[in-house]
Amino acid sequence: MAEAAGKAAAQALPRWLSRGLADLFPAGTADDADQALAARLEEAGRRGRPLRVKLGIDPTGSEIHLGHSILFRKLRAFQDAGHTAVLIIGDFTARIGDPTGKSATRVQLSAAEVEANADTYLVQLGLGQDPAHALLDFETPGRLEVRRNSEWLAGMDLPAVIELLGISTVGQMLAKEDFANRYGSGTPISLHEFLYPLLQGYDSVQVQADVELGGTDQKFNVAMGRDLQRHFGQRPQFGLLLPILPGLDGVQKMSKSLGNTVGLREDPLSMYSKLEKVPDAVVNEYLTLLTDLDLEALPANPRERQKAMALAITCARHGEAAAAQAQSDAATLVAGATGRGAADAEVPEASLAAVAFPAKAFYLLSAVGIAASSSEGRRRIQDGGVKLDGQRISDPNQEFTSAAELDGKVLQFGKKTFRRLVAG
RNA sequence: GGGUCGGUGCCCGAGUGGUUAAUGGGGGCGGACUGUAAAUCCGCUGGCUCUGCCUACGUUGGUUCAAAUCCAACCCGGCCCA
Repeated sequence: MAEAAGKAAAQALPRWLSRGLADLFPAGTADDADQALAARLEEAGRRGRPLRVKLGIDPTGSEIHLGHSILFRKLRAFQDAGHTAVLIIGDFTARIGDPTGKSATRVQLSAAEVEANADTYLVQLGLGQDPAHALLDFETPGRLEVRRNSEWLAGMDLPAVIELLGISTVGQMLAKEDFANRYGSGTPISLHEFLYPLLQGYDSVQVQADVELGGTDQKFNVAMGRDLQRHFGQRPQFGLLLPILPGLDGVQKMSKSLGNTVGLREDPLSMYSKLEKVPDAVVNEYLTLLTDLDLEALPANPRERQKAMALAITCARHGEAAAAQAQSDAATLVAGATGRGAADAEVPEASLAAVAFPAKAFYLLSAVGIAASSSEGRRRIQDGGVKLDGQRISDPNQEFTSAAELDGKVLQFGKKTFRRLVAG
């Protein structure tokens, strides 16, 4: 019966909130403001006190990609509904370094690096921008709080840490899938890793969160937040989990280290052309999580849906005009791959400034930054995957004598990468 | 701290003195095909303006004409014991 009650509660949730939800807990009695989010929302409205919706991010990198953005989109939806987004920058935890995955020894980030990352994050999220075109609303008073967890974690003394450690048990920690797998397979787990869920949960205590957003992989940590809040005499938060977005390969999660991402700051053309190639199997997921389109209203043809999805997402980031341009440019480029026409499209430029002439073809590819190495350039040419203005280059040693000879031409590397060469 | 096993290329994993830049698989990339996809087939997968040279098998030394392969010390990890 608990499930039925949960369903009822879910049904009472507004669409902006229920769209794309993977999990919501607790999902108890529908009219209990501690057990059902719908009731809590109603209570908030009645008392005129907006909910505090927590989302934590670790500023360990500098690029935000679409996979991250689904959480921010949901956070924004809360803002638009009048609630307070509490964005926690995990500057303290980032500085210690999240020890997930043992082979890649994490570089310990300095405080300055973390700060720099945090700044670029905030800019990408919309700091100082018109909320109409930004991911988050930084402007409307009362809609956003940005907090850094070093604020309360950096100065914590040992007794306080021990108190935290006492709230959970080894058994609980080892029940977490992540730890269980690693323990089972003999992969090392450092003790301080046990501290992470606790510290993140403590963030919830410090900001008195009513709701915490997270990916489904965060369930353990979000639940830990509830335990800690209860321990410290607070009303436990609701956990609202969103799916992990599959990457461009359609299989693994979108993650920078897997190289299957679309960055928020990417230019319209590369954003559009990456998205329109996403595997059919995940197109609906992209539509649900990254757009507000009505899936029912879209054409059934899978190719049309891909395009609609790519266009909508590009549009949200770059505006209607740029998105439409990207769509037509992408089409032109594809035409250019078989015949010609690539020369007319808007293609990212690559400078010839760093190239020493005379330049052999394979060297040119790496000097211009299109191939990772000149050896790779040589291989791709031998594979037949390199074209200049639609014409295949077949000899890796083909020599170009001056920048003027190449200025303005479009270099194609593989099927997706195009660069317009520019002298100087 | 003691015992024991182990650390190989993006990942997994062969290789125990010499045509070994290192078998195989995965992943990735390129080509054909296609819907720009999937499936399938073929090829590539350390670096260098490259008919050759350089750097690589945890680290540092050593033995040898020659080492990923033998020796020593060190670092890191698993398991068992404390």
